[in-house]
Amino acid sequence: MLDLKFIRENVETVKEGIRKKNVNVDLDALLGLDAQRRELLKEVEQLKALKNSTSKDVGRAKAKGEDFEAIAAQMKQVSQKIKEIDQQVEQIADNMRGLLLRIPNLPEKSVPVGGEKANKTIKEWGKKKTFDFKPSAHWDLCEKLDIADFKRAVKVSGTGFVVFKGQGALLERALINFMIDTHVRDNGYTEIMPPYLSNEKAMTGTGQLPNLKDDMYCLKEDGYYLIPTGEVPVTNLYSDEILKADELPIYHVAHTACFRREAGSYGKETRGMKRVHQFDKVELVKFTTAETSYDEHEKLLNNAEMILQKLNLPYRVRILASGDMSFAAAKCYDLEVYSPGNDEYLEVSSCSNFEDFQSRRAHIRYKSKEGKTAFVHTLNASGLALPRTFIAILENYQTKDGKIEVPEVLRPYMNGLAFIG
RNA sequence: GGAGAGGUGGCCGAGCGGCCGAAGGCGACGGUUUGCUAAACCGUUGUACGGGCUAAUACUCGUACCGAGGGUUCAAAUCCCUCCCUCUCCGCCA
Repeated sequence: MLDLKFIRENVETVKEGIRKKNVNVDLDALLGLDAQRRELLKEVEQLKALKNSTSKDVGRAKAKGEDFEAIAAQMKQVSQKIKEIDQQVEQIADNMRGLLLRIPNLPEKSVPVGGEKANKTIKEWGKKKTFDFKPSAHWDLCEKLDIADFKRAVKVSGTGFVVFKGQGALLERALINFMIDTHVRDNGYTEIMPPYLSNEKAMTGTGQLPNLKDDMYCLKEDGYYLIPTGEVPVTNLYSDEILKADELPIYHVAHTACFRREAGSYGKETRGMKRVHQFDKVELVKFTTAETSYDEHEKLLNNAEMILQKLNLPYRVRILASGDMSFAAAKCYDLEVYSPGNDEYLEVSSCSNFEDFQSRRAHIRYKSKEGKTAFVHTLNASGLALPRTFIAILENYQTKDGKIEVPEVLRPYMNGLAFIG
């Protein structure tokens, strides 16, 4: 959420930012309501001032035993009028909130302007492996090795789900533990195990609601949403809190399942586990001051990259253009791992700086050394999303005889297993 | 699921119709003292919104906020209703 005062004072900047973000919102409607609200406020606050001072007079008159009936009757009318205007103000404020929550964060200066085509590769790491045979796609490997079952998943759930089995389940588990251990031991993160159901307030805090409502699974009876990412519970951990300056920066890492309806994406990437309704993810979340958030953003990216480097998987880093970034992000890098089965790059992490966009929604503040309270900056990155990392390992580490070589760093997590199959 | 207790400022905690933005304490900040630290003492210390004046987030005026929403009243932290949350006990349960 942007600061209303900032919007009022920087209308053109905000409009330009919204345009760059490729979002449609009616800023003028918001500004109109804002002006209207302030007019009414002026009026009603004068009436309230009158009411307050007169009520004190009445109290004094009563104490002295003087007559106050006439004034009291008059004030009753004033109170009635105040109630009416208050209702109008509330109505307008409500509409404003609705609009305000739909205004995206503005892109940071260094972000390239444009849509998806304007995304730029800024780094490539590792060499694409060469094979003396035709590498298979992960769905074929899964089936042959009997390590993941898509068909049976349909029976228990539906399309877009996967069942891991045997050494596949072991690999999944090993990856999770390897990632968490790396971030805790090498990168200084504190592990969190949060709930997978969160309430509407939390979902609004990080910006999933109201815009992405259709992408979320909702438990209407209880008012819960299944989290689409660990970002939601972990970021909202500190909602409505004032942190101390010396507590920052806070680094958290969390493994969670993630649930996404993927509404409207049927027919796209439906084969295999590239896009499923439930998947695991190890998420990194940071809380920082405004001064350090962009340095922390670079470090965060390095932390996520470290996982791919240790797994020795070739990847590239892309800086997302203004129109391709998520609603809440000010700047975002995507990490894409190379996968030879279909000769493609797969997004395994989005590394975003939200500045104070989420913290203003979720009300996460800190008290600086000078005693000022300010909104923290929040950042997050996947470190990493599991299914696509799983795919990349199968497709990059497959051998001619149909096995999967286990990356060195994972073997301790898999009881020393060197080959799957 | 049943019964009870409670939700007040950064924290603890008093207040139970007007003089309450709210005692007292803790913490934090500034100062005095001090070889340094500590202690002691003095002072300061909420947020949001709107207006005025501005270089100004400085100053000033007003309004709102004592879990949330509604009601009673000239006047509500204080009385009434609804909801939410926390705690304790009982039941059920992985």
